[in-house]
Amino acid sequence: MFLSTTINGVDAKGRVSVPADFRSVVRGGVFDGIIVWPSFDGPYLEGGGQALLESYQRLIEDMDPYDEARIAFERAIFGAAKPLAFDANGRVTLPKELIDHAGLDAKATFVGLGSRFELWSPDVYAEHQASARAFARENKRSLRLVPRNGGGS
Amino acid sequence: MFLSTTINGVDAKGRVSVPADFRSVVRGGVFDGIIVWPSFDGPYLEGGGQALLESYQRLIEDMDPYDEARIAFERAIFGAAKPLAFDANGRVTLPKELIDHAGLDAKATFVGLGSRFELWSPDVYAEHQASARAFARENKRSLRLVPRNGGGS
DNA sequence: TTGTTTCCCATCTGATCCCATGTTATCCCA
DNA sequence: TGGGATAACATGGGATCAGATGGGAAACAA
Repeated sequence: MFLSTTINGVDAKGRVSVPADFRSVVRGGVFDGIIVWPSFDGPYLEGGGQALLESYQRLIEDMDPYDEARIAFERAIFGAAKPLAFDANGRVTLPKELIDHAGLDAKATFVGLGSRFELWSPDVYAEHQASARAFARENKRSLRLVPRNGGGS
Repeated sequence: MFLSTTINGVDAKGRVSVPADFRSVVRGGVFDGIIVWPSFDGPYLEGGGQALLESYQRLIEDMDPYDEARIAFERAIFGAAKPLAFDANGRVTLPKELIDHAGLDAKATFVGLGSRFELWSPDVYAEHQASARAFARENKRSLRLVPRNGGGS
């Protein structure tokens, strides 16, 4: 499970250390690294291990082949996703287009969200985090109101 | 079950002994430790074992993937949750941001709440207890109505 | 060649591990 | 039932190690 928030440095080469906790989540798969793509919902990146992408693929395969939404998701996620391999020290090199999308400068914020994580510019994230906490506080009851409908699916 | 209230010391390194009763609750899982995050509802911390977080994850996964409330909860809980492993003596090290959020100094109050627990600064907790008792006294008539509305689960 | 990317090594900081010690609760036996 | 022995728990400090980071050399592409 990806948990917690970590701010790590991005050097001049675009390298950033992936938090050790996150590395241990994806370790063991065939691809030793993470897969990252620009969010279509805001100026941040989304990422996860290969298993996450495979679960997305299963979801999308259930949609009609020429469903507009399916094509849009395929392009937005698979088309833009970059596999980033770890180097010997657990770092990855972020391509320029990802750095630009998230507006990253010298620092990057990793946000663990359970099955996936996000990558933000630290100051941009600070704003969003404050509003997320406020929203969660105002809607805290709704977390209880969603008791399982039957578990699966 | 997390039960009872315990005050333990927080040393200069941010280490605090987790009450032995609490340790035995989470022992046996894959992760030998507790997971703690800042409450978005006040100056205290919430915590539990990995099983608690997984139950939260199941609740959240029943919401729509891009539901605003879902993302807010994910960021407010998973994004802020820190896995804290026990050392050989049953202590965990609290990161600075958690210490700051709860205003912890030399002591911390563990409050067992069944499936989860809370961590307070002892004096803040005493104050909170006092005002909670006062509130209950002033509203004792309406307390009867609460079970009808919110008693669910 | 020139610029870019990948790989490797060095360093520093902070977290984790380990050992020692005090204190309290529990157990056992007189 | 009381007192002493013992074990469990809580705490403090120092040493060790892993993680994060910076720079440079080598491989590669243009």
